[in-house]
Amino acid sequence: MEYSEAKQKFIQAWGTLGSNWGINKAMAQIHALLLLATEPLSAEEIMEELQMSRGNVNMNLRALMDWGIVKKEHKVGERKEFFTTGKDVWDLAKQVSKERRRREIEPILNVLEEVQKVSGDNKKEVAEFKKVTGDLFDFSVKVDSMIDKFTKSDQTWFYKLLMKF
Amino acid sequence: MEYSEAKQKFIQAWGTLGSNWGINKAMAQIHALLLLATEPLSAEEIMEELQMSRGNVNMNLRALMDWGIVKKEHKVGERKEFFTTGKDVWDLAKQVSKERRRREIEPILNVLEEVQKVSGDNKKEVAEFKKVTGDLFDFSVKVDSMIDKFTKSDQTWFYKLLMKF
DNA sequence: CAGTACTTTCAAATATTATTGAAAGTTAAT
DNA sequence: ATTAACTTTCAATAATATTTGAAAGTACTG
Repeated sequence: MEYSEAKQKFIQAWGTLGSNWGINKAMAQIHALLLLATEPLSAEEIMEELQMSRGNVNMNLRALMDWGIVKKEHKVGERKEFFTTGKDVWDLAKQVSKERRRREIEPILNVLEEVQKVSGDNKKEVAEFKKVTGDLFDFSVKVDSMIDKFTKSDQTWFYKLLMKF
Repeated sequence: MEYSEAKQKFIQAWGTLGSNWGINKAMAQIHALLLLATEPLSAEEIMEELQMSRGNVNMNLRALMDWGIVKKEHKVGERKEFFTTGKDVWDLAKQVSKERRRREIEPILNVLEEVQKVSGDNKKEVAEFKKVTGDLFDFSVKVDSMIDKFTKSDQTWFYKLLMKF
């Protein structure tokens, strides 16, 4: 397989995977491109390679920086900005987990906690409600703590985890 | 807090969480409603409670059945169909993990494996490409095997896992 | 078999989300 | 202070995804 074909295929697949996971396609594709790059890329180069508008590239680069997975760089003597992403898959997974935890698990924990305050245990529906939301809360707390451990761990942690079974 | 308010809040939140995870809002809300129900619900009742069209309820119920998390039931003497969902959070998590593994991890593994066949190791870009996609592949295989273990485990597995740290 | 009580389908309408591109903003050099 | 090189913003547009509702399909009942 030709390099250019493989590259396209990978960028495409990464974009699709991203969409499945609530990350927009352009964002995932820019990230894929940076993952493959052997040196920092400018917005211009990204526009060119992915055939995207300047605005789109700019917005998604900012989103990637918000997620903490892309960094700006400056080259000496160059005025424009260049972008890079870390190549360590473990770091990437940790960073993404950390952000999703903050953005998604925390809000649901808050809701689950709040709705537990419902009144009227005597009614069958309310009892069921408390049971279900309580179970979900307990589960979410456990997932949350697991992710927390993961994001603070090193690579070997996960290996060890797998060994255990 | 009133029961009806808490219920609304929970259904709403579950819908939002679903959207974040690539599950459409209606599907997640129907699931939430079934989670709270103390007895099987008919399509009619779901339409009524969630203010959704018949077609939408029908399609999303089918999707939930495809995911293996909602079941049809028949009441004696009743002609229409009723629906239920399991109330065990662990089973639910396992089922969802299993389906997402099949639908999402497997395809990406295939792509990563395929693009590894790129030719021309001598070039810097190709070397980088192989390294990055190879690392992603290794990582994905590990995640895959972890999920596989999870979906085959019982509740205590996760507890034990948490204890280890 | 005809009628009734339901479920399913799907093309069209609506809502949501992503993308563009041109104008406004910023910064650095002269 | 002006210009040039670049970045950011955002209203308009395009693309995508969801929802509707009415018609078609199915199957039970008498």
